[in-house]
Amino acid sequence: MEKGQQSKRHLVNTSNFIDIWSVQCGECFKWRVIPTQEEFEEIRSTFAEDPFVCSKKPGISCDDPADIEYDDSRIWVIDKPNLPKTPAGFRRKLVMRKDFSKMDCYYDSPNGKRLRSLAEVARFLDKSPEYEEDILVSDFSFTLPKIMEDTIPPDVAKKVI
DNA sequence: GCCACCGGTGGC
DNA sequence: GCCACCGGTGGC
Repeated sequence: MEKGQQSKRHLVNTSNFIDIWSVQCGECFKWRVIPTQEEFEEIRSTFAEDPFVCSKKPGISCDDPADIEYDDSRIWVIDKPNLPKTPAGFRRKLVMRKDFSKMDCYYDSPNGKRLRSLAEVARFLDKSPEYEEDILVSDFSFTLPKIMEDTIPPDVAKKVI
């Protein structure tokens, strides 16, 4: 969803993690901040069939000013729609590399094991009958968001080693 | 050319 | 010895 409409995005600040989760209204195109990653993932999981609109946020309508503006005061990264919701007990993490060249995605399992790929997830579930019954590999995705180059400050982007 | 994946390692 | 982080690559 690079076209700037109806896409969901989250943000990073100059640290290496995402600190604001945000979605764009499919009607007025304003950005609405979503308080938690969990809520963001819920919206994202059905975004294609069920686009976000301002009125889904309690007490908010398209008449209200945007929560946040898409500009270079923050670095923005854009998720693909319909990524699976992270299974209960797991945590999905995205880490920005220092040079902003790419992000890394991993899941932390309930017992603290870090999973770095679908292959590792599959092996983990095979060894964990307690999860295998109701958690599938397809509940995980390592698809990375697109880093919006136009929101990276020039002094940072052009940093030479 | 991109990206999912994984090996290596430096710093703790 | 671990693990956060980075580089490289194979497959598409």
